[in-house]
Amino acid sequence: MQPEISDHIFYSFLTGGLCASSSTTSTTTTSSFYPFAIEDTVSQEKALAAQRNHKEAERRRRERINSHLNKLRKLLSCNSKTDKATLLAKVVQRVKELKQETLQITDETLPSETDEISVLNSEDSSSNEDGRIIFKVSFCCEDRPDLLQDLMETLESLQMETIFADLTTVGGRSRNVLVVAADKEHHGVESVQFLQNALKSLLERSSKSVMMGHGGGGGGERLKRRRALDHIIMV
Amino acid sequence: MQPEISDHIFYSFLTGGLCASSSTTSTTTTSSFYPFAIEDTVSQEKALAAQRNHKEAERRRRERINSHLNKLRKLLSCNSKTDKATLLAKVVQRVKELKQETLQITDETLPSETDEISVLNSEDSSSNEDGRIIFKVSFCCEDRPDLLQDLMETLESLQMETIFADLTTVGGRSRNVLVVAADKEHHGVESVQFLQNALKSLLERSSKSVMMGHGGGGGGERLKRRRALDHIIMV
DNA sequence: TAACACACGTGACAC
DNA sequence: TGTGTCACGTGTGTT
Repeated sequence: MQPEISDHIFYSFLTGGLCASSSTTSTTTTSSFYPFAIEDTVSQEKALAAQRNHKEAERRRRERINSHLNKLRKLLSCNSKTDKATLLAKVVQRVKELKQETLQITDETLPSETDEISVLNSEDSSSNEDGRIIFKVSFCCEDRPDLLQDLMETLESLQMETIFADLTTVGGRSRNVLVVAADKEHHGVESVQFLQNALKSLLERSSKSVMMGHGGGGGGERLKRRRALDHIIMV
Repeated sequence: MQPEISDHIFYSFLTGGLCASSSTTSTTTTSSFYPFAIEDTVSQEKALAAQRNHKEAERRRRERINSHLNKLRKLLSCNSKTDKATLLAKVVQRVKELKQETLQITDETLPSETDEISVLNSEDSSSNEDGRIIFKVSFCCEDRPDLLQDLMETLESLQMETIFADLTTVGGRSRNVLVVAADKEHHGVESVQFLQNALKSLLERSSKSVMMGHGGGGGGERLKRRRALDHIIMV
């Protein structure tokens, strides 16, 4: 290792601080006592030009990378003095977040192919303080025009208040996520059963029902699902 | 420039290929003719250790950066041989895409505070070929329980078929985007007016209507909008 | 060979 | 003070 470096340095010294490629080292050591032989001058010039190109190419490469890093800084609204490493860490995090976010919207909110019902007692402790029980309701079923109305009537008959509702229907299937509140006067934890049963009958009505009237003008083939969303939020 | 490098190289040669910091250069040049004076040996060792630390710190820094870059490679499912620069370019693009995507979902689909109606003749030429005119309808208004039903009845009375619907209601306001098709037998381009008028009366009914019954159990204050979505898609 | 990309060690600067 | 970050030039491998 050391002799290589010594050679290298010696040659560098002769060429005025710029290193030639190590492959020419032998030639150089020979010619170093007969400096500026014509062939060597030519090859030195070539090598010099090569090093120069190399240097500039590397500079351009650095600039390219840094320019992209600066773009990322702007996109994440980071200070221009943010560390390269921490910047990249933030970028990784951001990409993960955004990926999951869009995935959640496109996938989790889309209805499943099979009918499903899920009623959960909300574990949010803060919502249990005000004398109400919070349930999170979620179900998938075949869509029909009066599903929403039926659902509301069902909840009303159970004396439950809809705090939040997320109803997604695509390609004839519907996914419904609701957060409902029930007075502790009328309801206990066992009301989960009431809800489940009510939803079950709702789904049964759904599966027997016909599909939305305006859906199939022409052929009978089922329309392909579109990757688009349609929302109703109630708060 | 050149003399600096020469000094640098000279010292490098003395220290066996490892460079000391330039601040010690003067000391070194003086001591180089009286090698290994005790104080200098000590300071050399210190400098050497410093350089060593520096070297390793830099190595760790590089590793940190590269590890993040590799994470990004995985997140974008890029080949491990993908260029740093092009990788970062892809990351920039991806972040932009995802940002816009979520922005579109969260903002564009959210209802505006003011009532709005927009009816456009779809410029999609392919949809005009099959003897039907395609309209893109979009409006924002105050939400009410029977808005959806009214909307459907309105479109039915106009003999228009809903190809796609995106209904978003949040915080008591509703945004509705629909793509409707009309037979050329019954409709022309001027039907845009019919649609607009029908929607106008729909909105007027909406603004006079009461808000959804189950919304305000406790205080009268308007519930803050939640950043969540609720969809109904019809195809 | 030439062009390109990468890791490395180093000097400089900041806190 | 040292500890961390950056840009640079260079050696080396790959295409």
